[in-house]
Amino acid sequence: MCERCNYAEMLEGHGVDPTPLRQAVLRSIGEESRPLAAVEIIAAVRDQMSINKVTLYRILDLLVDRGLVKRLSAGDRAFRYGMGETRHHPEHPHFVCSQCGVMECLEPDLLPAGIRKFQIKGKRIIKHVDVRFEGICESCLKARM
Amino acid sequence: MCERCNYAEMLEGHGVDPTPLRQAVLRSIGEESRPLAAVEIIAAVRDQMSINKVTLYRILDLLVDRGLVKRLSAGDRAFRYGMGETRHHPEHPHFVCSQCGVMECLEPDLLPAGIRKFQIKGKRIIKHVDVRFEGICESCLKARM
DNA sequence: TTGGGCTTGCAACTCAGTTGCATACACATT
DNA sequence: AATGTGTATGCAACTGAGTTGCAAGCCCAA
Repeated sequence: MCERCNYAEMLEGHGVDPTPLRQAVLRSIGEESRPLAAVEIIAAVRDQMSINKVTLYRILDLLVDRGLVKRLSAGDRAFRYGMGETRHHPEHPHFVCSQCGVMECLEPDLLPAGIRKFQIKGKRIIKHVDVRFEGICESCLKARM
Repeated sequence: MCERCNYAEMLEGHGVDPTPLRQAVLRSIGEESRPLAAVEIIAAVRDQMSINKVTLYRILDLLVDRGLVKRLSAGDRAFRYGMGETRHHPEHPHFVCSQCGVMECLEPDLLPAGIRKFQIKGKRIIKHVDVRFEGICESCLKARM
């Protein structure tokens, strides 16, 4: 997402030892404009260094736990991992192509106004809201013609 | 959801042969106020008759395909299955408890006004929008005290 | 009664992620 | 240098949810 991010600094700022693998995982996620599945992250990291899938999942757990990364559900059985919220990356809804399964980020203003102002509703506590649009992505549309 | 539903009729109305297992699956889903995971449906059906899990998944695929049932993602790795939209069951958002994982249906008016009026945005076609609230459910809240 | 099509069952498989345990490396203490 | 403690990583095996391949049972038509 942002070329100028210093991933080592981000990790340290969240109390995480910036090992090469953790930097590579966070960079792979941060340099993409869309949330990635674990299999895509592992492929991206392996372009540069070797990593075991268990290590990847443990790094992802850690980053999600620290809020650096967000675990997103795409409506299929594999989670997607995208950058957590910061000044440069405000909350936004996502789009999932029901044909090819790709997940894309949408503009934050597509989040219906006021949707963040949910309160205790009845006797539940509501903490987050997740808005996911589904349809056909641009490249699948092109491929149909 | 509704005691007065005639599940055999609903199946026939959607061009599906109303076998005992299909009726039992649809009834299990229809009589609950919240969407169920496959493991809960299989348990409910097995209170009355024997069913194999492959058969259950095939029936669920069929019912989802015919629009009688909606496949919902709860943010974990197991889908939930709830009744499809009808006059009695209008579209509504869902709530997922991040502690116990239960999924509940929320009031339709919690769907932000106008969220259904999404259009072709950029070069994508958007067909559906899925709104999922997350937090702590009533019974988990009680258990904390 | 033969054949085709639908429904169900069983075993084995897939896929994404997890667990248990071992190894490796870093840094501190003796 | 030797030892210990903690964290990071790897490998093999496992889990849970769902899928595939194939066979058996059943019904109705020709």
